[in-house]
Amino acid sequence: MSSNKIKIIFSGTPEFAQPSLESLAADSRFEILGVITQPDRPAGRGQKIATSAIKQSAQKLGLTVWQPQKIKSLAAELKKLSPDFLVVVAYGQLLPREILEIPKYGAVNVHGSLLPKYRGAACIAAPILNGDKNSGITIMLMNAGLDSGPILKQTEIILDPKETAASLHDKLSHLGAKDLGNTLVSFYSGKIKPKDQPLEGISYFSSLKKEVGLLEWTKSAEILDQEIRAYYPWPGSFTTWQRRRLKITKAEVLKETELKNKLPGTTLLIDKKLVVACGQGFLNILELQLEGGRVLKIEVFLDGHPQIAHAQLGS
RNA sequence: CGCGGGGUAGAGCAGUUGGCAGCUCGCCAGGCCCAUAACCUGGAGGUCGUCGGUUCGAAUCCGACCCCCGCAA
Repeated sequence: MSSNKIKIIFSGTPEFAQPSLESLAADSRFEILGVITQPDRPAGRGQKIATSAIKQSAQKLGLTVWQPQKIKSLAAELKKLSPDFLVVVAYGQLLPREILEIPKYGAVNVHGSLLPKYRGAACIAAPILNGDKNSGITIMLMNAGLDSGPILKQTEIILDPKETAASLHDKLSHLGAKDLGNTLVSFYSGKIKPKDQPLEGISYFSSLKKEVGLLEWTKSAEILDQEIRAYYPWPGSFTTWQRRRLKITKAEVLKETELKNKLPGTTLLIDKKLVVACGQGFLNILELQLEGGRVLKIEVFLDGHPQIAHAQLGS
């Protein structure tokens, strides 16, 4: 029926990929032949079987869903569909050459950084952690390497000083979705020439480990602030208080610092603010969550836990 | 059956040898003050998650269920 539409197989897993899938599905220039996503797995509290965000979207859109343990097993089936593009957005597995070679025009990836900077899975946390002023989206052709293929389109955005991984994730996922359709069409019609990534400025940022969320109060307030924003909401930043895990979800560097340096991790109550001494400077805690409890704004937390105003965190 | 913490006033938390239900904040009223988010006085507001059991008597002990959350994935 739609023989003049560009035929796409979509591959992705988490929420980050949803805007891309949904915008392609809503775009009459494309026909989505099916969606590949990670298998349903036990996840979360209680180990209930969870379906990926993309599977949910695909089902809502009435699209065919494949969930292979190994994507190679789909090779023959995909080949028969003779897709023009394989579009990959955060699928979660490396794709073998055998699969990448199936689509007639190539496999296209949406990546959340300005490549070649921040190749790898933690491309959203990386710029915040490094205090960068900008980041962006790269749409590229995939090759056998890790995020190393030729660039089709790149769009930069300026980071907000209070940017968190959550807010940047949201911005980039929509930016990628917005660029994707036109980029595919332009490349399809020969208007874009892929450019090889520069050899200068390559960096890698592989997926975050849980331990990075531990706040080391001997670091400077500025660094800790960047960590808290980069790791929000996952894996989160935490310290300990009265032998319980205390997550810090929101904080800022205390600007007026006529305070004398104290032992890192010491808390003070100043002007109804909860302030923690760091290796250099002070951090003003705005929002936190004690193990077992909800996330609370600091003034509410203090109503029930006034003792935290004179404590030693992380010990 | 992955491990664990928790559901008490609008919010956040105390409260197990079972015996009149408390604290901080907020809210209402009054007072102080040039004034105030500050301070003082008084007040309203609770089926103690739900259902059942034990007991003279249950927030508290027992059982089932619902909901929230941390870890781990």
